[in-house]
Amino acid sequence: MKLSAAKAQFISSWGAFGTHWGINRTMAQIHALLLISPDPITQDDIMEQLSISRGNVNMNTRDLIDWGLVERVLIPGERKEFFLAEKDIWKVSTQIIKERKKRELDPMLKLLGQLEQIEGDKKNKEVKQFTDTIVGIRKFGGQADKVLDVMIKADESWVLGSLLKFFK
Amino acid sequence: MKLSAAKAQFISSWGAFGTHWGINRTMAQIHALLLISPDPITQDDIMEQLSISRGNVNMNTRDLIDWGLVERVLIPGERKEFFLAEKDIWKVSTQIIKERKKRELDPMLKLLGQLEQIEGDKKNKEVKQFTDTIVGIRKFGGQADKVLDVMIKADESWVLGSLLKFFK
DNA sequence: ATATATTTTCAATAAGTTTTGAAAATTCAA
DNA sequence: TTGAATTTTCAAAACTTATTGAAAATATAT
Repeated sequence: MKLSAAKAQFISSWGAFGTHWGINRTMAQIHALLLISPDPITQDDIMEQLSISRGNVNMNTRDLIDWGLVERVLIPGERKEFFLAEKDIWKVSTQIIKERKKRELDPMLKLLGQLEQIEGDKKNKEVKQFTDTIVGIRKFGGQADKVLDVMIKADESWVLGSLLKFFK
Repeated sequence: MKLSAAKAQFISSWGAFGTHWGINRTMAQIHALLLISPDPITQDDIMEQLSISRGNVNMNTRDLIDWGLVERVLIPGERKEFFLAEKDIWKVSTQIIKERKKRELDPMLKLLGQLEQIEGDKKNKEVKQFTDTIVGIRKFGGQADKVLDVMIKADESWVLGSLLKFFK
């Protein structure tokens, strides 16, 4: 397979993959393009390579920066801004985990904590099932939270190595 | 907080949470409703409690069944079909992990394997970055794959207990 | 068999999300 | 400053996905 075909395939699949994870297709495609670009590239490069509008590139690169996956770089003598992606996949993953934990898991756990105390007879079947479900999810989420925190702080080789040894 | 308010809050939040994970809002809301229902409930119960159409309920309950999260139950003497959700959150999670692995991770790893061998000069910067990126993602994904496999097969108390001890 | 209850399907429609592109804002060199 | 280059914004349009509801299919009781 030629590089150009492989690139197109990767960008397209990574975009489709992203949509299953609550990330919009274009943001994932721009990320894919940046991941395989050895040097920083400009808005115009992205527009051209993905055939999308300037506004779209601007909006999605900003989101990638908010997620901590991409940075703006200034190249001396160049007027335009350049974009560069973090290439270390372990760092990319922990960054995504960190952000999603903050945006999704933490608020959910907070809510579940509030829903745990409800008025009413604890012997009532409805009340009991509701409380049991909420407590179950909260406990599970709390444990996931701890595991993710350790992963975020840990170094790749340590965590993956240990986990694999542990699970073997 | 009253049970009715807490239920509404949980269903609504669980629906919003689902959308961040590639699950549609209504499917997640039906799942939430079933999780807190002590006994099996009918299509009509779901329609009424969530104010949605019959077709919508039918489509989404079918998806929940495909995902292995909900089952149809027949109640002797009753004409209608009833739906019942798996209540054990550990089982729910491993079931979801199993399905998503099958639907998303496995195909992605297969594709990455194919993209690894491309024609061209390995000293070329573009070729090198492309290959490095693909190999990096594939290795990472492969390890995640192994860890998930073990989790899926493992027994709840054993894994969670051990993990917590391990990470404490 | 027939009538009735129930579930399923799917085309049309509604709702939600993403993209565009042109105008406004900003940056920077001369 | 001024003006050209560049980036940002955002309302409108395009596209995508979810929902409805009524007709068709299926199941069950008499």
